[in-house]
Amino acid sequence: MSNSNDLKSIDLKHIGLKTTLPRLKILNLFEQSSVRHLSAEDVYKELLSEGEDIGLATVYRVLTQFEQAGILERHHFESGKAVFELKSDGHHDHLVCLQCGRVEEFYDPEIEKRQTAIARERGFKLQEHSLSLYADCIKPDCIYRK
Amino acid sequence: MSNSNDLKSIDLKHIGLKTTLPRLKILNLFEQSSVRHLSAEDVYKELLSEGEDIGLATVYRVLTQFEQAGILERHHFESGKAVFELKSDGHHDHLVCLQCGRVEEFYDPEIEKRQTAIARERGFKLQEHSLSLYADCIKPDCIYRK
DNA sequence: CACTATATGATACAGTAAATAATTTTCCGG
DNA sequence: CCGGAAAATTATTTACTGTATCATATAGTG
Repeated sequence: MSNSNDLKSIDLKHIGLKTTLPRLKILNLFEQSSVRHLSAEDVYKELLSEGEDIGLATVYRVLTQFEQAGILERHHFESGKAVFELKSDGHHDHLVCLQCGRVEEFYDPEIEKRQTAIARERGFKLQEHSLSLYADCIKPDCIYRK
Repeated sequence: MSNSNDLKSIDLKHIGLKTTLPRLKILNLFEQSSVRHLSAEDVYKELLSEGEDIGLATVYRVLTQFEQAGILERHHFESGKAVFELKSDGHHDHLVCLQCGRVEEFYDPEIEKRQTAIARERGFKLQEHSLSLYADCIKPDCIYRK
């Protein structure tokens, strides 16, 4: 039976990318990490702390390649720098906690429908959208609160 | 009766900012321009082309001050650089044309309601949000198409 | 009108991201 | 399993947005 490393190699080859250590390490990081949303700098630092000697330029390049290949999604939250996450099958939007920066995901069919309708009413065909909610946790015992 | 210049001066004084030429020129640009959404670079170049010798640092500083004073809103579309617009009374979201970059505004009560509800259901109090639609114009005679 | 606090503008700096060029690695056929 | 073309990596440079610094200039008060 194939192990997970084999599967990753297949993934990369199938999208026209050679199987290299930096690519495997970066992909593995997204698959293993408990934090779904990572910036290029996050990835770079995490690799360094694991003892991997991978250049920052490579991180940026690989993240962009993975995005173009449909493996990762790139988001611009208010911070100004891009964060990446593994692309899941279903689309979702984001709720960002203003207390701790934690990101939750949600999907609302009603909002999706309205978006398509709004674009159509104005003579446009919707291609994509970006929706992020910024909110404060109201649970007094929120374990994430700083 | 006060003319528009007087009004602007009052606006600035009331928010604790001295009435200076750069501030008046930048405010005037947003009030007069047919394009509602301008980046710092847009503002700088427009001022230059009008023969105003205002430094780029001043443009950035004044835009940030105006944002903090509630005169301007700052948006981060996908381009990576911030754009500013005069803050209108009512909130609205944005539809960005992928053909020409033109920005249309819209407001949808249903979407607004759902956003608040989604946050509340998850134990959050919604503070703000960012919604941008990216779409292609489907009017064959679109005058904006590049 | 003079004085003090604030604003400006030139420049340097910081951070993210992309381009370049030399070196190294992958992986295919033999 | 080996040689080599094609592609990827690395270090470095470069580009661009935005912020910080600081000497000079200006606004607004008394």
